[in-house]
Amino acid sequence: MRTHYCGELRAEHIGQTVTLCGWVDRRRDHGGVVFVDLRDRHGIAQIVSDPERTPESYPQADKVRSEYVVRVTGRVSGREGGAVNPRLATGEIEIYAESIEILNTVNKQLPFQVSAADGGESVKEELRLKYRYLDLRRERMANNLKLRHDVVKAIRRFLEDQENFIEVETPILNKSTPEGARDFLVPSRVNLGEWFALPQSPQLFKQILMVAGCDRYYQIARCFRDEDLRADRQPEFTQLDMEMSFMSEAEILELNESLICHIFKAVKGVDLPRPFPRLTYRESMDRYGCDRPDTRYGLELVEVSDLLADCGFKVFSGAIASGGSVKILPIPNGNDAISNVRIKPGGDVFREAAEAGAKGLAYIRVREDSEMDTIGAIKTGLSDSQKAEILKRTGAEAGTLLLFGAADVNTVNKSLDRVRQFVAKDMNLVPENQLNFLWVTEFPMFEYNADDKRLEAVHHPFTSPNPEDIGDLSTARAQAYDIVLNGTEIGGGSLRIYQRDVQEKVFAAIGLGDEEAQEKFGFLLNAFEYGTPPHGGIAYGLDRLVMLMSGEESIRDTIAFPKTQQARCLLTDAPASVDEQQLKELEVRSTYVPPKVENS
RNA sequence: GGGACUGUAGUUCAACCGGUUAGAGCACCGCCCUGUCACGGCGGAAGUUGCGGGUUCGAAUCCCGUCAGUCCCGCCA
Repeated sequence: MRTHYCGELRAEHIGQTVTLCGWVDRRRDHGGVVFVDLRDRHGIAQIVSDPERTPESYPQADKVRSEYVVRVTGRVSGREGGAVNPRLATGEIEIYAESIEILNTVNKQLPFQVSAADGGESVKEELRLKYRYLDLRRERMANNLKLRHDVVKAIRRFLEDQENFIEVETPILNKSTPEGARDFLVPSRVNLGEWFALPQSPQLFKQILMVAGCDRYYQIARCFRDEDLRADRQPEFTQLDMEMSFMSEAEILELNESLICHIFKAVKGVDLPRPFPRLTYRESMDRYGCDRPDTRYGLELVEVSDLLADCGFKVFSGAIASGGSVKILPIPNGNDAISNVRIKPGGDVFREAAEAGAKGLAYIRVREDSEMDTIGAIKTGLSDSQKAEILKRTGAEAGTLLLFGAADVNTVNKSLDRVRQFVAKDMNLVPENQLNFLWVTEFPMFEYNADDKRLEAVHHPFTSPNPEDIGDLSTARAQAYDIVLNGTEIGGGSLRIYQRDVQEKVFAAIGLGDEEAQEKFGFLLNAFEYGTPPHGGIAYGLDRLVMLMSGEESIRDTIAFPKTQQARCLLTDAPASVDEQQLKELEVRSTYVPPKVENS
């Protein structure tokens, strides 16, 4: 049907007769000569219908409109001098159309313009999602889909061809498991009254594959979690899921660095510096107040709890006395950049801290000669030696603004982390085009859930505790790691428990009784009785990784057919009601009562 | 479950403090134009101001409710 793609034609094709198929990107009619920009997945080529050279194509060239589907046959011709378009990859040539065949027309007015030539006018996302087929035709989205494909292709080449991984598909129809996110449920018709759950991840199956001697497994796996949506969260999303046997944590991190480097080299042509920096969870929380720090800029936090425990400023000493802490976010040149109004209630910097639970933001402005400009209570409450030590620890120079967080440790970290990120953006401290990967290791095994009054697994309950900490699991570090890119977690994993007795201890620590553990995970525990190799793995959020690589701000722009924040598909209008008969067959009845709409 | 923002022509936006017939760019339609590439010129059509109610002499504008989309908190092992 065609001989070439529009976008691949170059000067070397001059003289050839080619047949192209594609969409009309744009048409320029000069009353005689007509230009048609023809677009396919690979780019745009200019078609010319010239009354002197190709009069036979004029009637059709006159009829075509934007987004018509046409087939063009003609001779590739070089453009002369000023006719060359340097902004087009095919700008040195054009095709004199001997025939233009209209394969299909557009019968309605387009809801938005597909052509990238129309300037970057933003189209409402609601409209883009409803007409997703037109949206995906646009250059930006077509590029995103291609990038995603390139990433997956690079992953497969590396894991399969270089590292001996095999891809194994695991069930979508699964069993509901405790902990974790809310499950999507699927009723079983054959087993009435029983339900499948869609997988939140292939976790258990990949571990069983290790027991099965698979050695190295990966899967581009769809995962489902019935939780509320965000810019970076969809109810169904894709993981690169990996698991491997007989590898230490260090070896797993090493292999994954190679994988990431391979992806960026293959897709972006970028050589990433190795090894990636590694931070323990403890260190990350101390220095950045979060477990996925953006290290493209400084603004590291400084601990001063020990220093200010008995100072005269009650906000500080009080916070420490009740088990909390005081930390400082030093902002070089912050004195000029951030006014007092912005730090006080009503200000934007204050709001960031307040939304994380902070009551306020104490501050010190460091002036010339180490003079400190601050509120009276702090001036009089701190001794000269305390002031001197603050300057020393923060390395503050004239012009530096010191922002204080004083509360329980979590609130201090959370609020200063937010302020840190906010200020970095505000002061333009985030370098573009920099890729800062890092590993965060030694996550805690558990954290206390105050609502349920019990410990919860930070990663998941199959994560192996650090052997050194096995004596007291409640405070144990896990052999778990996250990989972070520019402040976004793109993947996480762990070494797994492969001994039944350790697994039972961990279940006990999170309050999962023997009976329930047997009922929910008996198949895994049983498998552990039959020769389980030491193993571990990792899972990457593919949508997120592609989002960062494409510069998009939502994973919806990396997914061909995403859901809205209300978890609806605007293209198909899913979800939708079903026939009564379908429910009957499943012995399912809805108890849902639609809310009464007033004023109707 | 909660907070915030948005909704006006096909589309992107405008319309001051509530005051004539709700405007503009692009798209669309018609005519003209033989080298453009965001072609150009002239003309035209196009509106339930998301929906429902209220206040008012008068509502795109103010109030209440509702729907949809987006961002965030909760939630997401």
